[in-house]
Amino acid sequence: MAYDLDNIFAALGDSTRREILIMLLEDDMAVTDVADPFDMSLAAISKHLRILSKSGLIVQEKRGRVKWCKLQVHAMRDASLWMESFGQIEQMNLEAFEKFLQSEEILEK
Amino acid sequence: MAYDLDNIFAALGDSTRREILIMLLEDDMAVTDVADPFDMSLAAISKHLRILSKSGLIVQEKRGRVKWCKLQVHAMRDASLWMESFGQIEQMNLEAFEKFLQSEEILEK
DNA sequence: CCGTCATTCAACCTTTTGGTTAAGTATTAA
DNA sequence: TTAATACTTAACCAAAAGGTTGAATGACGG
Repeated sequence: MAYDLDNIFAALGDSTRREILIMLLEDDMAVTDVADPFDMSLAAISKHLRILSKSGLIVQEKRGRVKWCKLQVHAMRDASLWMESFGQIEQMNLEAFEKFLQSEEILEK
Repeated sequence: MAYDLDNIFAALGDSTRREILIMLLEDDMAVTDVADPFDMSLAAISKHLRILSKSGLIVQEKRGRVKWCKLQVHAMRDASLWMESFGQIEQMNLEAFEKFLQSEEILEK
């Protein structure tokens, strides 16, 4: 349950993998079906799925000979949170700054 | 003026670059000052800054012999927006955010 | 049991990434 | 004018990324 932003962002930095995530938004899928729309070998897609698994963006569960891929939103939420923090910190700084200015005014007068 | 997600996410997928972004949150910085806390050559940092520039996450402006680095939040917002398309990102919870930042500090440093 | 389907593994290749050092280019200060 | 400062560029390197093909594993259907 470690925040591994390196792996999450790196995983998202490839358009094939982002497309896969969008596909999985609709429903869980078998590896073969994930690979189908791509002009790429099954082995390559298998590697992409491994990277997505390692990052925590998906989980894979084997039932029989089929390995199901399932979207996992927690990892993405961590990344999103990290990004949102930029806008947020600016706001907090501004508020603190304004309070500071107000207290300064009081002291000056 | 669409930034490309490949470059943005790839840029974010390196902890050195994320640290740089966090540093720039406080204020604009010269390249030398950005490089200072890192155990890495100036040339390496220069490359990281180039990648951040290319992704649109920062802009660099040369004044005299100093090249100033300035955070640019729009690119990150694009990436964040992509994530929100999953519909899974909840409204910002400030408590969760603070906890997250604390764990980030431990992990990043 | 045999062939097929679902998937991974292994070996290989090329390009990119992330770092190094050393030299090069401006700009400023003495 | 000369020397220091603030960078970038070039050449290099090792490792990782992203792809290939072909063989291997393991589960199902007949």
